[in-house]
Amino acid sequence: MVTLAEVAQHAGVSASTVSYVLSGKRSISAGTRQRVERSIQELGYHPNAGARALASSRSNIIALMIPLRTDMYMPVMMEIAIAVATTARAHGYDVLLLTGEEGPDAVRRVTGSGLADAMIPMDVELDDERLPLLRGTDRPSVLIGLPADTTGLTCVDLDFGATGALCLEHLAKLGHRDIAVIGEAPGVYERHTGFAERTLDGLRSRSRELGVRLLHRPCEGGYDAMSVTLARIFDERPSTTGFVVQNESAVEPLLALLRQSGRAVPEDVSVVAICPDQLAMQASVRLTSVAIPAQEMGRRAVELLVAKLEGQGTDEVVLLPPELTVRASSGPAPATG
Amino acid sequence: MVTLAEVAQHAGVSASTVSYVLSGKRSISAGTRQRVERSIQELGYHPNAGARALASSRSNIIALMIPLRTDMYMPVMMEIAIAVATTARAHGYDVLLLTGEEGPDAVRRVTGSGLADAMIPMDVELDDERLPLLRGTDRPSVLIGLPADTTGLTCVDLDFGATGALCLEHLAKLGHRDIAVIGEAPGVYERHTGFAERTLDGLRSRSRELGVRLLHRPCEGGYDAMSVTLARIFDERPSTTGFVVQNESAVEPLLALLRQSGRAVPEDVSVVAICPDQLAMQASVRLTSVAIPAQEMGRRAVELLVAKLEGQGTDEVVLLPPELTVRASSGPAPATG
DNA sequence: ATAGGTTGTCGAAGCGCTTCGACTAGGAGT
DNA sequence: ACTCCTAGTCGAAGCGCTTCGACAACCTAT
Repeated sequence: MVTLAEVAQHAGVSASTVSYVLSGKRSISAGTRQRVERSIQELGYHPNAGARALASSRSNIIALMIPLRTDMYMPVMMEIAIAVATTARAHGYDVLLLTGEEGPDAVRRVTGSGLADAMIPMDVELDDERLPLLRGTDRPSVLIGLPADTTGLTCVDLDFGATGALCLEHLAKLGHRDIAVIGEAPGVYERHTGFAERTLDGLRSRSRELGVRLLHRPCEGGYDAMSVTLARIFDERPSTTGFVVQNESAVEPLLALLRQSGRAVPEDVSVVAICPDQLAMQASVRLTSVAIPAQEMGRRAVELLVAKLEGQGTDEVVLLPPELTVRASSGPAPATG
Repeated sequence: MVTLAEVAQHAGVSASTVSYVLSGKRSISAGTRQRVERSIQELGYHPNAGARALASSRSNIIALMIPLRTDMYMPVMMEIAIAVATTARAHGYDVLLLTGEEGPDAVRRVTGSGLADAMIPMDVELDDERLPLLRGTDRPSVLIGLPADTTGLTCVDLDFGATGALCLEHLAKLGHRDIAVIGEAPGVYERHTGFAERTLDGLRSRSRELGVRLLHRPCEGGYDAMSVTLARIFDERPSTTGFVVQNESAVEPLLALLRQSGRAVPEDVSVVAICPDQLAMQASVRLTSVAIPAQEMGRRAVELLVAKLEGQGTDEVVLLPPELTVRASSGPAPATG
């Protein structure tokens, strides 16, 4: 294992000079810099992470806390994680992967040990246990998701309120007057995950404004659950012609069951989904949808965090504006007979 | 930030004693141990990760290298990653998340800097660029996936050869004589990812033994690609009654298209999938399938790695035996008319 | 010429921990 | 009574780096 001292000796300079070449914190003459850089190359030197962390009290590591739960749609989490890792590397940081298993203790451990310089908690609940700890530490953090009280916190999320409103508007403009919302599994609402409730708020308030009737039904994924849910919806509101789906594993079942019950999409009923673009495009009917900007969320979170680590960041809530893409699953409401 | 020295002073012992209480590497009297432990509790002490890494040249971090590609099925990757993180924590290790972006340099950087004690490369290609580096370092590693040459390496993977054989056997026993294999996207085969080819080998060799005709077609996911592929298959082999699918995003399209073309599952054609159980159970027809044991793979990889780190491990290839679960998508071949 | 700045480099201290050797006390064996 | 071990503790060295203050060399403005 090559050390700084060896590089220094090889280049004929002192250790501190090599350090300054590496960090750029003091000016170094061009000649010296080149000699040092050549020595680094030739010896294949890599600074020792532990020593660096100890001396500088910066680990250059960001902790990403992902949920353990499997009822959250995994591909979105994965996409965010990859975007976080990639963006972090671009800024010279590595990413530590923490699962929800440890709970709030993970925050204590990581900040206490100096393992990570900063944190990105995902899957934030409205009244998350980690919030007091995050507020009480000097390590910066950026949440992905929105808790109830954001004072003193920096958050990134899709603007789910606007998303709900946007979906409803789209269907209302097409003439739909009875709209059903297929939501996430009941557990998601019980846990008070912010995004599900905020979507609903957006849908509801806009529906009131536009005089549209709304029926909300949480739904577990899969065919059986969807079948029951759908039957109930048509039972209760036979005039339903519009659907907003916010549950990835209910999308395909919904389409299949509509088909099966003789309702054509988009001729008889329209469907708007809130889901990753890939899923919207691979579904059996190309879905009009609002995309979950997973990559964007991961990227922005890291950028905000890096700004904070460099002392220029400030607490703010970044809500990404939703974008609705019209595809083949939505069309004018059928003429009322 | 509380330090070892402060704990020592608080407990009225020397720093080294506290260190030995923490590591258990020397015997400590019960009284002293308790006093030290109480001080640790009261002061809320967490050992500094950098200092520890520097002094012991062990970071207690495992690097997990995940692929950037999006054509691999994300949920499986995610499930593995979570299992790795959870198991690692149970053994006192943290997990560093590395993406494929850096390529082989990531291996150099991590080993060179002592950032991680060991590595788990995922999505291993048959002739992976990282292999020489892994063989040439003294940091242990466990691959998830199987390269062409495994000498000097430890690997964990599903036994895809046996998986192929098992699928074929199941359909053959049911009387199917013409079987089509819907494979991964062509890119996966071009990249020489081991698992796809090994599955095919297993299918082919068993088909020869059992006198079954096999037709293999790679397929991009989604409805359009599947539609074209399916038409070609029935065109070339109208007598096809059995399908083996190894492509998560082709599963639902296949079922829909079969339905659409008037073929009932399992009455007219049988389908066996190689995919995560969740997907098999949520599909529009509950699929007879061989599960991808993602959690098991992640867990085993970490356990092998920890054994190696403790000096008791040995190079070996662990192939998890496939398990076929019969569900509603496979049945006796229709009587030939 | 002289005071005052720059610029480039070095030496040394110290980050918080692990670990080795040394030391003390008490118990076992003779 | 005397040696020999073992268990329990301590002091000090050192892991590889960053960073501060010092200093020499040179430039610039008086």
